Amino acid sequence: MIQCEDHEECILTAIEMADRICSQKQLKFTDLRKEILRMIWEGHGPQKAYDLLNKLQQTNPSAKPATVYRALDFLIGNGFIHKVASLNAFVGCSHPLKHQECYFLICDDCKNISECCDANITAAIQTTTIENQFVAKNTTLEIFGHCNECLNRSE
Amino acid sequence: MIQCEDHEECILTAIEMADRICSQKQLKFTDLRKEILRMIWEGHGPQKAYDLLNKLQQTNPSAKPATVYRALDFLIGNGFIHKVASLNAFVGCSHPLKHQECYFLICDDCKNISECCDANITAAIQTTTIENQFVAKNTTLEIFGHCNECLNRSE
DNA sequence: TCTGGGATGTTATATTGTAACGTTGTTGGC
DNA sequence: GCCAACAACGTTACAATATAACATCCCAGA
Repeated sequence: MIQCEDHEECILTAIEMADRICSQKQLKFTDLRKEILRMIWEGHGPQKAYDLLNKLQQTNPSAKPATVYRALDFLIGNGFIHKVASLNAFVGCSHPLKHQECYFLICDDCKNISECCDANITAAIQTTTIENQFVAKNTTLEIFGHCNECLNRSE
Repeated sequence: MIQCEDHEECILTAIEMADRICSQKQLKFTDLRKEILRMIWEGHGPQKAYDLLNKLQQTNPSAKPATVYRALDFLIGNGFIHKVASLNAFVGCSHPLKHQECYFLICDDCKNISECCDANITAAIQTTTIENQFVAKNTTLEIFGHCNECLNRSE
């Protein structure tokens, strides 16, 4: 999860941002979509689709896989969340307006995930794609390892 | 798939290399594992586990999912193939001895995949992980877009 | 020869994701 | 206001991907 001082605050900020962007783009930020986005932000780490479904069914017993996946599609398509392909899991995006070229640092120990949007990496990737005469549309970069907290704890 | 002049040759090279490495490391490069590796190299692009299973069942009707997944685990663990997480598919690695930090360019049109081991990207990633006090163990970088051939073809 | 461990066989099931079609609800043009 | 069109959602069914658990086989080394 993205580091934050007050996570309640940070969930609210993310939802308000999504709300504002949807208004501007005339997208329908329905209760269902908002609920799924909230649940993703509430989890401290990447959330699995069927875990989200289970939670959703607590308030909406008739929810089905398609219910969740459709909301996820919407949220991904509009930049509010990312899919972490290596984990088959979903994580909130903290800057949906600059949502391209977000990279992830994922701790194998605590499962925390931090988004890192790094211009140097973006530049290096661009150089390489140009050398290879390749036009990049979408990039998945997931770096697994150990975060500082876990390294300190295990010492 | 990795670009090559003569693909038969390139399959053989890959298998011989795996054979040699297994001998050196005292690993058992069984017929089954060799067969799966060959099938992955024979496909011109990322191969799906259940497609491999279907092919395998043509010569080995009793093969089961576990048969394939266990061979894949061996091949991944020893650097002979990569899993392309975004596609749930598997692709041969053309330099198993320098198997870390391999990146992929994947064409959305022709599905061809090329391995690109780029020191600049590796360096940029390393700089970022150090800045973030993160110790990277494993990196997945999958760049989707359009290859030069497909761009030329569509003009 | 025995035996321990790795490889494989086998059965069952868990997990992840989508197709297809029906229903509801909202919105914009008349 | 009415209604046509379309997006969102409900529902059923199933496809695709992956693993657990336990049995059996086979070979290398004591």
